Amino acid sequence: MAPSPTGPLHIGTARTSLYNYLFARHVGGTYVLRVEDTDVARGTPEWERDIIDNLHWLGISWDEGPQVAGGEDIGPHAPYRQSQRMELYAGEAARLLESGHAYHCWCTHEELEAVRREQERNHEPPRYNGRCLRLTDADRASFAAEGRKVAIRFRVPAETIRFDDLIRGEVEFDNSLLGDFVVVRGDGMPLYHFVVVVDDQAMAITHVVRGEDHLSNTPKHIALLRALGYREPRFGHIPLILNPDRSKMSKRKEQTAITAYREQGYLPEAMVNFLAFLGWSPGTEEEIFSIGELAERFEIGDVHKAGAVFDKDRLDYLNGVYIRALTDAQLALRLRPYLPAILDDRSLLRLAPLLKERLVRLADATELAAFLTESDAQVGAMYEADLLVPKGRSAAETAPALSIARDTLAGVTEPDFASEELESLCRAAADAHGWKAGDFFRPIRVAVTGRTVSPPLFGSMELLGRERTLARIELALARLSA
RNA sequence: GCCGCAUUCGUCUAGAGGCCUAGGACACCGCCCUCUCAAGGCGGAGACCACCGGUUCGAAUCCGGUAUGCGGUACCA
Repeated sequence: MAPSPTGPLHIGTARTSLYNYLFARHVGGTYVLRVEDTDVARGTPEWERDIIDNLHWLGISWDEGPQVAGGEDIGPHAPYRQSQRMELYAGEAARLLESGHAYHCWCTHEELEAVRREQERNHEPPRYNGRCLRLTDADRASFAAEGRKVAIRFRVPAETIRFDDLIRGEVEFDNSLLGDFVVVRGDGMPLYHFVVVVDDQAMAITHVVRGEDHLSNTPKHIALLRALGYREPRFGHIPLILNPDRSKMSKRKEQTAITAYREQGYLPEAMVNFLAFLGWSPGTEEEIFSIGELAERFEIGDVHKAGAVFDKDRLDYLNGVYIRALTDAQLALRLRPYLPAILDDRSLLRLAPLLKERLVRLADATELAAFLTESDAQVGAMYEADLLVPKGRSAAETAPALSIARDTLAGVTEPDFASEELESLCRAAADAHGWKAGDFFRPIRVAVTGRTVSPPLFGSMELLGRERTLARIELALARLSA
């Protein structure tokens, strides 16, 4: 896998990494991570950190490459950052030049732009016109005297390139349709199509699994690698992840940074399961898999050929499944970052089972548990008095019911102020006064949590404690009679 | 424009000539359960397998063409 640190880890890159990982693990191969940081204008070390950290977070590990952002490269082919391999590229570019497979190009951006416009006007394919291929020594000398920067262009052989894609099967391209492309920029910086081929050879890469957007680039890579006398790896192109309108997934239309999902409390296990099934399926009706189980089952040849729309509803569903599968202790631990520090570990452990079935994302816990740390006054200010009144009842009926509830609860002293005890007493009270339990509980819920939707009432009251519970009901009573 | 890839319920997919009057999951709708919300259970609706033609006794599955979508076509990756 060879991400470019020009942005945070993208959903699509994450899935490509996952497929690479699953493929390598499944066949017992070596998984290499290489950082493609040749785009100095856009790349930054912070993005590299984001990519590596989030790959680790997903549970994806690699055998060679930088294991930690900014850390040491591990593996027999180090370094694994392209910015540190410049001598290699320079040497290989020189070889290309010597063998006549490449030539110097003195064209300026303006000249290139003019040619392109001309071609567009004549409805010709926009490609390099080969001017610098036919330069005289005098031309070269005068360009040099002008102080022009010189780029290196690969001379693309006019031939048909055929390869057997791991996912798509036989694919064929006519390279005579390609223009000669630049391999080293005027400022000496080697370009993607070139370095990727040089590094694949240097790092003994046998299988290249990448996004479908590279399918059309592959004939360039093959031409280049043949000119350099390299052995040809197998290529596999996985389909793109799409926006709901079926265009290539972009941050304009969808949240694409893995970090963003991580922050909202999607579990890495759910993310991996979800991503794996975006374009692949084990062919059975099972759908919950750990990353290890996926590696066992994953066949690169079974990857679907068409693009897949990112279906957030399904991710949400899967995340819920994974959250519910957590033990209370595990959930409490994962909930820590989303809840106020004043809630101690013991409270979290007691809170976990109340929230477990209600969480789509861990971050949802913040709102669901807010009533625990809000002040009594804050909670009291959250609702209008009529919110206390159940449907079909009046405020005049609700006030006495709530005061019965208050008296009932007040009768329980602290060590016994626990969920089951409270529930049975309240149910009995409701019954005794001719109220349906649900209606009777409504004003209590609103009084105690400030909301009509809350975690289970009696567990909530237990966590809140006797004093605060009663204070809040008292407040509600005052609101009702006002 | 040119080149390439793709096309099964709204979405992710199963399907590799008869097992398909096309299966599952998410989402949606209804019912049940129920202290709210969820979760769970049961059920429903939803795909003329893009279209046209061919091969075959028989095609979602094989072959052509068309359409549509996407990708590539940079001194970005």
